[in-house]
Amino acid sequence: MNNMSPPFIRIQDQHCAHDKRVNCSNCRLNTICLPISLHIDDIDRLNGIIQRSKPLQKGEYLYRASDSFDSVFAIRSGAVKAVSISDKGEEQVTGFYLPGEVVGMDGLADDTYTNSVIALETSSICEIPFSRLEELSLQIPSLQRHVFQLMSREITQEQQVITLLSKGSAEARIASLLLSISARNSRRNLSAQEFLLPMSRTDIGNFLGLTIETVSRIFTRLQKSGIIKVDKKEIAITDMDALRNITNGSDA
Amino acid sequence: MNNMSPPFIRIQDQHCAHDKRVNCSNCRLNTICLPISLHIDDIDRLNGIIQRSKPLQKGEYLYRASDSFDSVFAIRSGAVKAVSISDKGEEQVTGFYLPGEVVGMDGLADDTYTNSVIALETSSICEIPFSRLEELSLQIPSLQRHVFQLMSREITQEQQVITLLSKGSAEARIASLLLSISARNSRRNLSAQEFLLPMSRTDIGNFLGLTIETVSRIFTRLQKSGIIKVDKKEIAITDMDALRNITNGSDA
DNA sequence: CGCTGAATTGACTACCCTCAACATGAGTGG
DNA sequence: CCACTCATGTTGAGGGTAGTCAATTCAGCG
Repeated sequence: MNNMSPPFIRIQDQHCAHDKRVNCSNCRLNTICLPISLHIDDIDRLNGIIQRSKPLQKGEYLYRASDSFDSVFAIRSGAVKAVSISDKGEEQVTGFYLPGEVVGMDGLADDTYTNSVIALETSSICEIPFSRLEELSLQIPSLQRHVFQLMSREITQEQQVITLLSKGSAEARIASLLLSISARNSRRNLSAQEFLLPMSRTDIGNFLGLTIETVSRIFTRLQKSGIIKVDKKEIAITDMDALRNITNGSDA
Repeated sequence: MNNMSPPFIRIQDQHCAHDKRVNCSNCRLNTICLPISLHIDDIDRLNGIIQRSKPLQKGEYLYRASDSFDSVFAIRSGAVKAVSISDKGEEQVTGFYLPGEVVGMDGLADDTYTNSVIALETSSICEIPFSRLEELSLQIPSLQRHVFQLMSREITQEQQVITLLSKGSAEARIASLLLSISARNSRRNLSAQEFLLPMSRTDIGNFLGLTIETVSRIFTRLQKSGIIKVDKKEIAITDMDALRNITNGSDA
């Protein structure tokens, strides 16, 4: 327990997640990531199977659809998008994954990834070989449960997206996405009001089933209403309640 | 093992899945349901934890959102829909579940169901207490994997729905739903061409993000094009390829 | 400096929603 | 047996939201 006042702390020891010496025990994200509420010993065992490689640059693939499934991946820093390719050859963004979140569980069903995952910015990733995770889950009941819960959470979140796409107006879709990112930021003790969007307008539109023109128009409209401030990828939510009202349908 | 050649077999012993003596070993669905590819002994152990209760009547709830999570459920006969209630109070159908499929995994994330599940017609259900399933999964590695895969499949299927809602026209949405039901029927060795829709137009529209008027119009339009025949809930697909083309975008 | 890709803004269009009338069938009670 | 209601589904007319097409701006970069 000597992590209090160590003699020399370089900035990257605190902030740069690319450091190979990072492990689950000292990771800032261990309260929201896979290790959540595991015992210390079990965290070490989990840490033992995790592989950390050099960071992904923007645009690089973490894996591709139809690659054989080996691992799930925890985002340590940066951000990625998951995209699936339709029969028609069109890309569909199926989700964005931020630090502390786990991606790759789509591959388990048929031992083949159904999505490709692409870095939206320079991103450090923890690779978790799934066969090892399975073995460990047999030995650590609470880990098994964590994995179940992780997948269940993915299911419920996707159901929320389905609801959004099925019922929500363009404004509601954008508002929901902003609130989602805001909430996920505050989980990491970042500002819920101000943040940088890691993804392009194209990605947002693709994910939400809107054209980029519509995305752009909605952003300016929300800004003119005084609900948010937009400057490129910088977002500042100035009226959180108004934004929430939009997601619930303006006539609520 | 005296379940071979019993002296009297009434019709419902063969067809009526409500019979309490049904078990996983003799269930017609055991090649597509949870027991898939388990060893015989393990199937018996799985069967040992499954509870079968009297069938649900149309409109009855299997469970309700915010009920505490105890079990997942395999549909043995009939059909159910899962619906979530938005903040606004509106229902959103998040999925339909047919025989051999498992519902309830949304509840695991927070130990509370996020959806309500309602019978679309008289349905027999196998209840699988999740704590028992967890224990058993620790002992039977292939079962653990099955449960992981089951949840993964739910994830990938929902991603397909997201793609559909994000990109698909009203026609494409209806076509995809019909093809999905067709494929799931043929997995159960039922006709892929002719079947009964278990759900109402309202449910279809709700699920697909369309009004019931649009659903109705699309059905008649597809019928006039000679692609399907519709009579109430009876569907006959007469041109499977044309239907597939619609899902891929008509300009493919 | 011009090039490229991303984003913004405008004008027009189309698809689907809204509102409304009508049809059909099941269940109920006279 | 028929009239009644109610739920469900079909069809039509008109309007609104978001898509399409196009021009412009801007930042990054060789």
